[in-house]
Amino acid sequence: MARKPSAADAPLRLDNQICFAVYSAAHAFNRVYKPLLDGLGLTYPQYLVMLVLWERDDVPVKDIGEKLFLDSGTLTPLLKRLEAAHLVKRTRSREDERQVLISLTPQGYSLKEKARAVPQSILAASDCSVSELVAMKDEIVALRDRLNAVIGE
Amino acid sequence: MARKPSAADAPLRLDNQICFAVYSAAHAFNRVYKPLLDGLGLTYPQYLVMLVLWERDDVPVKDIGEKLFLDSGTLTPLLKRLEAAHLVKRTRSREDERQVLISLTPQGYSLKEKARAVPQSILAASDCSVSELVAMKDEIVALRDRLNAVIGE
DNA sequence: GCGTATTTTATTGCAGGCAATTATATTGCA
DNA sequence: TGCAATATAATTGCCTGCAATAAAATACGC
Repeated sequence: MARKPSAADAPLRLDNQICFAVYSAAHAFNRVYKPLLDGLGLTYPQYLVMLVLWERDDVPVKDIGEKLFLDSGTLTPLLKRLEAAHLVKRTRSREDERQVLISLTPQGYSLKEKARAVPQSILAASDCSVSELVAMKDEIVALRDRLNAVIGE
Repeated sequence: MARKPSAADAPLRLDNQICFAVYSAAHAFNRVYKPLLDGLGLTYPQYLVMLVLWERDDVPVKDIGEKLFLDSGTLTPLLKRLEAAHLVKRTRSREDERQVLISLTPQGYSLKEKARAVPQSILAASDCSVSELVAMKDEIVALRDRLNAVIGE
């Protein structure tokens, strides 16, 4: 039995799963980003952290984690690598000694200029209009937020 | 400078990046799947491999890799873990000794029945109509394929 | 003000991902 | 046939992710 494709199996077929679409698209993005980010000396998650810091400097680890949906188990070693690369500084907050504030070094800040070329390369690789991408992004974010809402239950 | 939000910075803003939407949605999916897959004794990538095998058994590692966009560096240890869990068997092909064929054990095959509950739980968590999900999935797959096409250049 | 609960970060251990390399088998071509 | 090119897995090393736990600081309740 179960030799021929059966309608009952449709929900389990790989190509019918939106999760796999998202999973494989994330890896495809990563592969497109890699050569671009190699030029900046960053991995993709490190690039995300830099994006956060370029928007607002001197941020506690927790805030970065909330924006990126990552915890300290991921961020602590990643931030130490960024510090070793002289892109950020990690300093205990004086008001609240539990917090570690992440701030950009001059090199970290100036890397922003080099990074400006990245989004346009990605746009080109997407081979798609900006408005379509924005619409997709909004849909995916909405789905993500609904999924995250379920987790918190 | 660059204290106030600037229009020139828009392309670098985290919330404007579709890649981050996809990246964070993938992690959200993973977190929703985790408790469901714990009951099957699988991780999410292991579940993907099982989906492939439930569609077609006795598959070389390379074919699994092509379907999932993963290489042997990821699959070899993963498949060894599935073998240790008695869900698959790994055997060298006799026609072509380079290939390792992956086949389901009876336990691996029967796990499919338990897995049928998973997609409907995911659908519920997505809180979204099937037709909307299918439309999104198709868009994301199309984007993924365009990105992968660029990589091959 | 004291002791407990909570918050924040760090650490450990395990499972992906992937680049680079290696080992072995097969193919193809002179 | 013999040798180089190619194909397939496996291995190594590094960087995520995340659960579980620990450690330290702060907040809270009495």
